[in-house]
Amino acid sequence: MRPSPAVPPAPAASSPGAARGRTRLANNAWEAAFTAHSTLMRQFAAEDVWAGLSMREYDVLYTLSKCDTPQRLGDLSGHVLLSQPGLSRLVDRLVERGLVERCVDPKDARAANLTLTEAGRAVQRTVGRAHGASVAAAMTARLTDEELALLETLSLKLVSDPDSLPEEHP
Amino acid sequence: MRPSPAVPPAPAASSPGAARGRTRLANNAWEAAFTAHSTLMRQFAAEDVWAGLSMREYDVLYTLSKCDTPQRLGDLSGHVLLSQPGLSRLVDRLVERGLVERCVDPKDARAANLTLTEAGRAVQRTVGRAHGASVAAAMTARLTDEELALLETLSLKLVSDPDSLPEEHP
DNA sequence: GTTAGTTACATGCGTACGCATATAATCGGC
DNA sequence: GCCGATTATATGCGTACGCATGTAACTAAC
Repeated sequence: MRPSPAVPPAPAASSPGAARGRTRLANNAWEAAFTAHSTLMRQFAAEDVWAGLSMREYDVLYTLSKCDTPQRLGDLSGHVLLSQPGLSRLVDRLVERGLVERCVDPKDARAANLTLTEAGRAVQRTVGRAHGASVAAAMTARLTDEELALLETLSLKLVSDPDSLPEEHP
Repeated sequence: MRPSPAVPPAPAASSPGAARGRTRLANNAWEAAFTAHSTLMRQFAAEDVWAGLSMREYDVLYTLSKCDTPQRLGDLSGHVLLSQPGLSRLVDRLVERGLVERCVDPKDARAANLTLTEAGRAVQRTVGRAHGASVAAAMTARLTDEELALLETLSLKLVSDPDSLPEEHP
């Protein structure tokens, strides 16, 4: 569903003629992927594993947990679907809860340099294990190993970065 | 990425032993799909095609445009990633903007029965065409026809409904 | 060294959202 | 036909978000 395809039945005319089907193919794929994402997100959000965190907040903890070096706000903003001010305040809340620390970078006093506290790391691990189990249950219930691997490959390829977007007709 | 996998390196022990890899496979697939979704959503949201609508608002217009019969709030709520009160107020805004009409159902006076106005249908078509073009551009730039079809198939299968969730070990 | 320009983050303000709850209509049993 | 239970939607309230803008720190040209 949703912010998805929406190319109506197509007025038939215009364009190379054969590209029509390709456009529909792309939109159908996006709508299906979008719907799947929505459905799973709703399902995961309903799980009682979040320890009072929103999924976005957990997302930040998870991202930090994967980085061994301190991250700046700007680094995280590329990974989280949230505006810069939104992310700034989200981190505020995590700091207030004692899950994240804001350290000052001696090289650049415009600050940031975020690190998980021990408590933050513990919470991430706990929530991560439970959420990971939910994810695995949902995904393996319907897809085979080959399909899972294929989905990963397609998803990675879909947002790979071959110098931004290639031309329409190179 | 994000509200995604997070199953850490795995403590090795426990479980059938072979299911470990399957769990990781599932979590990797989800994380990749999640990241792709995030990236594309950000990209689509940045496009200047929304005519002052949020993507969720467009989503509702799109969903309504696909239904020939009037829809109730409850029908829509299954399709949009939004709480029932949130959807109620979102529809309020669309009604205020003259894009949607709330008619009373003679069979059930608890109301709803939402329809697109002519203006609403026009806006949906305009936005839909432009958004659909963006979607097609982004998707076809990186995936072949076969891959697009495959992605659609996998996405549909991922949320197919074989009587809810099967057992862990049937 | 001073200053224009840029980068990194924070804050004010209005809006949208989720949760809990209220209201209103239909349904079932009697 | 009346009353509790259920369904469908709306509202109060507190929180989170995005946009525009502010503030502080770094960079560079002179």
